Amino acid sequence: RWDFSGEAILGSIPGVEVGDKFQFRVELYIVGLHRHFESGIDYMEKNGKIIATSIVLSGGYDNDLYDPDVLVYSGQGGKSMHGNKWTKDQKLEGGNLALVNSIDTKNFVRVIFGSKEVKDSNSIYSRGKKVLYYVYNGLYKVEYYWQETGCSGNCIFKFQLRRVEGHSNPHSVKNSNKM
Amino acid sequence: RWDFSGEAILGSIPGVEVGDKFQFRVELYIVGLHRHFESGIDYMEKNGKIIATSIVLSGGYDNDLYDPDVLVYSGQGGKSMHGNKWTKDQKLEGGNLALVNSIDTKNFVRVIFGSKEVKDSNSIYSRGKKVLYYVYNGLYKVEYYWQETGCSGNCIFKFQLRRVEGHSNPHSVKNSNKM
DNA sequence: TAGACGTAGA
DNA sequence: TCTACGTCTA
Repeated sequence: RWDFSGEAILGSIPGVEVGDKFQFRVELYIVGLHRHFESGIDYMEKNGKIIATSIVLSGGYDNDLYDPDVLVYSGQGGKSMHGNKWTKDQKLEGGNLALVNSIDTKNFVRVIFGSKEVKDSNSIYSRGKKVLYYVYNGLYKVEYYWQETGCSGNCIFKFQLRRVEGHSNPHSVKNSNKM
Repeated sequence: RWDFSGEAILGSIPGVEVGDKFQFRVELYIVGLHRHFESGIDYMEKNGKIIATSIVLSGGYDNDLYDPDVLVYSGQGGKSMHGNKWTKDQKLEGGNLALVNSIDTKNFVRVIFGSKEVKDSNSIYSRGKKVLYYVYNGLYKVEYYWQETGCSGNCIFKFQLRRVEGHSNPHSVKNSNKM
């Protein structure tokens, strides 16, 4: 029951519907939505190259939402310890490389949003906010990517993803082989 | 359902029996056995001072088991970043202070063991071991504590706990008010 | 071994 | 803000 032995699933997860909420990252892991505890990009190998299977937007990076069906996701890495600032270049490896490859393969990518709510401001610390739950937001495809330059002249990758038309309900794509 | 709002429980948790297994620390949190994700000592305030409610032994510290009913638990803190070595003094605060106070109050302390199993040694890394699950081990009382001196001349607290006689089964102490 | 959009509490 | 016996993957 607890044995997921590294098998990644591409596309929708049987039994998980768009809008389903989860309290902890570990729950995303258990149901198979996202097999990482912290990393925002999950990926698998397919035909000799890695492709993205799911991403989590938790607010730790700079992600824009222009349109309900379009999102811009920042690549991972480039943070320097202490200050948690982006001073180093992001590299085209791991999750970033997987997202780039997914542009060509046009595969489905599961998207999970971290929903925040303002906590009571009794806190003596400035944060005052907290991720309360994660919401499965359905299937997207990576359209294209570009590079931006951060304040320290560092390289940041940006990926534009668009929701798959008519596939908001994961059941409609179950057992889909195309990608 | 997910709202535990900081309420700590002293003694056994209804529905949780000795020997129950859990995969992740977050599960201990959810059922109420131990309300911390990483810290090994949970505690609450009682009559103006803090007392320990539960401890987790995960193997990260030096804990001895002389006798099935007696265990020695190391205090927390004193680790220096990088190397994860004990070079600094542990302080009589937080969880350590709570355990000391529990000697006087003689309150029940829930004990959870992390059980390890050897993983397949395919790993290129030296570890080869992994905590597979946590086991609820029943109720204990803190008998006494002492200080030891580490390699760097640093102070380490040690606590001896003894299993509560006849209380291996938590149901027999449910609703107990004595502590 | 080191890094990763983790978490809560003090 | 920082610490805490976290967890996994590469």
